[in-house]
Amino acid sequence: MLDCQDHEVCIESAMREAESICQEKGLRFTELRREVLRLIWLSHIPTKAYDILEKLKGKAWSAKPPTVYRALDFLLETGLVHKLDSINAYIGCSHPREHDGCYFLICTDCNEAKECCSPELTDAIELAWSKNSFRPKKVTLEVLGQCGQCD
Amino acid sequence: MLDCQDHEVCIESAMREAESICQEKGLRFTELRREVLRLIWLSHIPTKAYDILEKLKGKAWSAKPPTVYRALDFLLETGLVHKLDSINAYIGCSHPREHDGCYFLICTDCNEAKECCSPELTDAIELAWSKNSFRPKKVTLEVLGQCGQCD
DNA sequence: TTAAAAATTGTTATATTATAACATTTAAGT
DNA sequence: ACTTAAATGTTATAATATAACAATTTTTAA
Repeated sequence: MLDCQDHEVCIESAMREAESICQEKGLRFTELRREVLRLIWLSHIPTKAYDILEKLKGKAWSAKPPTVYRALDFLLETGLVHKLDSINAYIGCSHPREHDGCYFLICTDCNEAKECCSPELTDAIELAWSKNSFRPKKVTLEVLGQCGQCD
Repeated sequence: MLDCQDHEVCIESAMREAESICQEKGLRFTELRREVLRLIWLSHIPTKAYDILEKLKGKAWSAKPPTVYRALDFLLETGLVHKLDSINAYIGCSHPREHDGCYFLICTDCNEAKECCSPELTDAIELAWSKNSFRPKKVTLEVLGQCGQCD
């Protein structure tokens, strides 16, 4: 699915950006939160909470479900991670400084997900809800299907 | 949220349409499936699977989780019901003969959900994914926020 | 019309996803 | 250093969903 050439670079850049965002916002980017974010970034395939849990256990953490869900809550609130509701899985945000107005293409063959932005789309949605005098707080837009590689 | 005047009429028309769709498609619209659909249509607030379960139990069914989920599977496949992934709840489809290309406005105050259609939106999505050479199978578009009444 | 096949429902058990509640530890502010 | 707040540990359980197999009902077709 993806145009990522060297995924190590991908991970490191995401981690660096997370560091600096937390620094700027005065948030505590603890070892645990760092590790969870890194585990999520290990691939472009969205990760299940309990898979993170298993991986953490292999890393000297006494991890239990709340361990993971709390870290996830932090990462979600900070905008470093997205939850994909249609598959109950989590994926790193690819541009956490502009975290909103995105949607996701999720390949049901290779399981990778790609975060996309589209002004036209955002505008169309904006128009649609204004017609309904609706004040949006959170938009979920996820497309399940086959990506170019798997087609 | 809604412009539905007499909800009895709303329910009855949905049930009639469901009957005729099943008839046309040669599907078996059993008592159980009928009852589950009716329970979902009881309000414009999306229903939780386990709420359906409780209501069924009050109606002489020996209902257990699979009872409900199987009926839901049928109704989802037939296009009579939508699942709202962002809140894990189910809502009747308001125009099951053209079941796709819709999105949902979900009010976090009154909890009602409204199914909407927007050609511009569908077009914008279509354009976006074609740019990514992606072959969509299912689109999830849900907007959480405040409706006009609750604003 | 009746036996075989298919679909539906019943039933038991369990998998998956997520949170509540309270104790302990670690970090921050004074 | 002391206090407070934030983060993590721990135990238990809630909420959502499916697997597997048995019994029943409906349909098909011999």
